[in-house]
Amino acid sequence: MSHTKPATLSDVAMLAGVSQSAVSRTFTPGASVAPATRERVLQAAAQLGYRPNAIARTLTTRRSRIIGVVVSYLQNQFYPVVIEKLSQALQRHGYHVLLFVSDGHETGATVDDKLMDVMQYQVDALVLASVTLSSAIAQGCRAAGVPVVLFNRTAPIDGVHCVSSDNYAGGRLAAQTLLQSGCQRIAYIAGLEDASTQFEREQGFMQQMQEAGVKIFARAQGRYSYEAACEAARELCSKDVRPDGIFAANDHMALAVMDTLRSELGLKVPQDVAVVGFDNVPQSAWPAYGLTTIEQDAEGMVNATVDVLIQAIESASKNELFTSRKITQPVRLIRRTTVKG
Amino acid sequence: MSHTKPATLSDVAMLAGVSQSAVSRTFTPGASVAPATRERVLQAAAQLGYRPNAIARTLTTRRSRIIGVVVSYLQNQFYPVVIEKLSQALQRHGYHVLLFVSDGHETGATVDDKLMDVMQYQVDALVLASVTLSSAIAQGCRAAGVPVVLFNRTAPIDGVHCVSSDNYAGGRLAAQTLLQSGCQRIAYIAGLEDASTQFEREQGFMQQMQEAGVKIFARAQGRYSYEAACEAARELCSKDVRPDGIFAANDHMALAVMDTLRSELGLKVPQDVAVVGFDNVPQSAWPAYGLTTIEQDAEGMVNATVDVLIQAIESASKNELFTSRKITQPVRLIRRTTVKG
DNA sequence: CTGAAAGCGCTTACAG
DNA sequence: CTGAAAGCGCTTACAG
Repeated sequence: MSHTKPATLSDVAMLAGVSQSAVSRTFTPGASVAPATRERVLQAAAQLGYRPNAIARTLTTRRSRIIGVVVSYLQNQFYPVVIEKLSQALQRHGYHVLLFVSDGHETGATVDDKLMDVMQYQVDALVLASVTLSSAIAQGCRAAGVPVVLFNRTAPIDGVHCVSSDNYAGGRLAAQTLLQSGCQRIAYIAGLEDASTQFEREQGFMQQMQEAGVKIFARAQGRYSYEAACEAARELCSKDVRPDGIFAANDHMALAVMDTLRSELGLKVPQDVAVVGFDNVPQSAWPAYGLTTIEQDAEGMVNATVDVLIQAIESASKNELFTSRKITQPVRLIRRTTVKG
Repeated sequence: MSHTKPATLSDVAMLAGVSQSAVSRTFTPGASVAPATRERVLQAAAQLGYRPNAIARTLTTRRSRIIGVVVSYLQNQFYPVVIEKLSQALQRHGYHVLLFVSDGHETGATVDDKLMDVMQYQVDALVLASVTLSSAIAQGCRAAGVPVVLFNRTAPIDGVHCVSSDNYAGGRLAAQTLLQSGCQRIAYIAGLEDASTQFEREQGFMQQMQEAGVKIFARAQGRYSYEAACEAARELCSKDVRPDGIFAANDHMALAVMDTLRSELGLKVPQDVAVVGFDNVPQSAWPAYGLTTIEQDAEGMVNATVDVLIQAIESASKNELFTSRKITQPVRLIRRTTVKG
């Protein structure tokens, strides 16, 4: 199965009877080439089926137009949605996505290794979706002039951009929703304890509860996992006196809670227990759940990410200063059927 | 934010007082370097924080260790699962994933454009998950010596590898399951009409029906989409005489069907209508659905893909012949609660 | 085992 | 507007 080597710039130059520079210029938008020259080049290129080699270009320009994206947990539908939107937005801007999925159980060290691995591909920037970054690596990226944006995570690391939702406000909204519906014994199912989203949502939630003068009834760990959330629901609701309202730190867990409540414990939602989630993943809208939830504006977050990315890349290539952005998108309540009223 | 340029091979060589070749060799597994030399190089490298530039290496070796992956529809959980497994398997083999998500509504021409775009990054191979390939592009890849494997799709294109499930057997199994449970009026909800999976599943299904001597009660189009499947369910089940069993060509549609049946039409599954899906996505196991389905062995498909990929890349780089593989993984019935008995 | 040199396919000052 | 030349960071025969 012998294959012919693809045509190169110099093949085209030769055929067209011009210099390499001329060919390069006709493929560089905005470069100055005489119409006649351009014409001959284009023709020769077409004839040879020439395609510029992006790798070679990267080597000389030091811009790969590749963005490294690392993501951790695709079970939670929020991430596939984000990846889809992000990759499409990036494609529209002429960038490509080098994808890494870390399995979530990895230690910081292995994630670091993988990141260094990606860095070898001279990515123009890094976006880390729900992955925390060791400050060592953050340093490394900074030193190498590679912008990094944390997506759906915040971290007080200098030089690292963050885009996330207003988790705090979301937490408040959740508490408010449950409170207003008349719930008396409100429980919280926490996400991964070291995630900023978990922390902020809980903070907002607790703050609102406190202002309403009601104490939290119980707290359980769901670690943002379906199974752990089922277990949490069991733990919370199999006692004599159980919560009548649950705020789960994300939809993925909220769905697990509903499944467990209804099919395992024979409880009705919202009659016996009200449930509020966070994210508004597609399944929340499915009739089997009809989950009342706090929506994260995935589209808005993605757009903000792309904006920051592009600005940061521009600045970095000009070796300019670009102070790190911390962007927060608003959230809103999507009222469906899992809370009374 | 001035950043220092990363150290290069020649920086290391200089510091270590050896030639570039020596440095290159110490970073090439299996190359011959004297222990003492290697030691000095390693030390110098560590001191400078040297990381080989994968892009430069690609340019000389003509192997990027990048695999282009294009996928179309992340709503269907089957794909996130596949991406996760595939990217992890590839990472274990030292490959990286350049991801493209086509929005599914694209015409063949735009997909082709994007593929040419990926090709410019000198990917070592291409895997297309549920995306069909124009034979023009297939030709192009072949000419360029880039192996391509179609994942979960088959196509009679010479030189293109395919890995998919035994959709035909799966279709038969689905019919058999419905038939054995006593269904009399069995309907089929089709996937995208031009997908090989759709065709094969229907073929198997019809064949089994025919052998049992029962005619299909109805057929509707679901196009592998949640919304279209809801519509199909409505169309099928809002008449006076409706099906008592439905085979949906994938789980994503089966879940939509169940949602519509239960919450919109007030029907019970499986008492009023039995449902069988295809894929065994994670949600099928969730208690809200408990969907009886034909499982695709995602893990097995991914492993097969990686195997073929690696063999094909080896052969291609040696300019050897490697006949195109058509691999079919077995499927099995996962019996849950949506079919009686 | 080691080094000098050529080359991978492009871009980019620099002259003209 | 155009071309010759150097260079991006690596690898790989080829001599030694």
